[in-house]
Amino acid sequence: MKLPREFYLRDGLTVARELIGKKLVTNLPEGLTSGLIVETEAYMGAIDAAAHSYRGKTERTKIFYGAGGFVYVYLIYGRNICTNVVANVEDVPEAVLIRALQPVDGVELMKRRRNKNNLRELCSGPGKLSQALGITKSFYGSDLCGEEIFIETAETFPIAATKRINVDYAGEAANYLWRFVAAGNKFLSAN
DNA sequence: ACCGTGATGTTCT
DNA sequence: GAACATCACGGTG
Repeated sequence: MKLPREFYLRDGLTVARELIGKKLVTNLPEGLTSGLIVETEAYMGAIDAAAHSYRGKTERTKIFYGAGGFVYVYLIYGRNICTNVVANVEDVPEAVLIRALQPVDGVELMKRRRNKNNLRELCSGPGKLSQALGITKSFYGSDLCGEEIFIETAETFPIAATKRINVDYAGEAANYLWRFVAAGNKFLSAN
């Protein structure tokens, strides 16, 4: 079952935790690809020095301020796309970074897009999974309640919370346990 | 297996 | 002009 709008309208930490075990799907002209979400991070707007929305609304972050259930993508280090799910209601700028997937559908297409054969190298990082699912900058603002990209109910995994990855610049916020993982899953970007 | 480093293009100051 | 929610590759052990 495809997740309804209401799923995304809750606070970012709840959405980040509950996305673990759900299935992220893209259905593009090239084919359908999907994977189970096994790693997420919550970014919590005004109270979170690590969040892009911490310093207010800009051209890049305006989608954060809309209603939940839309896609926020951005280019990082000039090479990689990161895929995020906007959470909470309008004017509460929270989002969830999808950091790793366990590949399910369209594995051959993912291998082609990634130019890798090892299953573990397809979706074990935010840039990797974006490439594997064919997610580009043009997905900025896409509706997760549409047909091109969406999330479905799938499995239930035991969940662990850890510090977020690569947010050392954020001071105290770097210590918050706002990364959620499917405990022990072998497709994580890191343990 | 682990570690160090360079690539590369937006965004924001 | 610096910083950046990363990745791939080459070195070493």
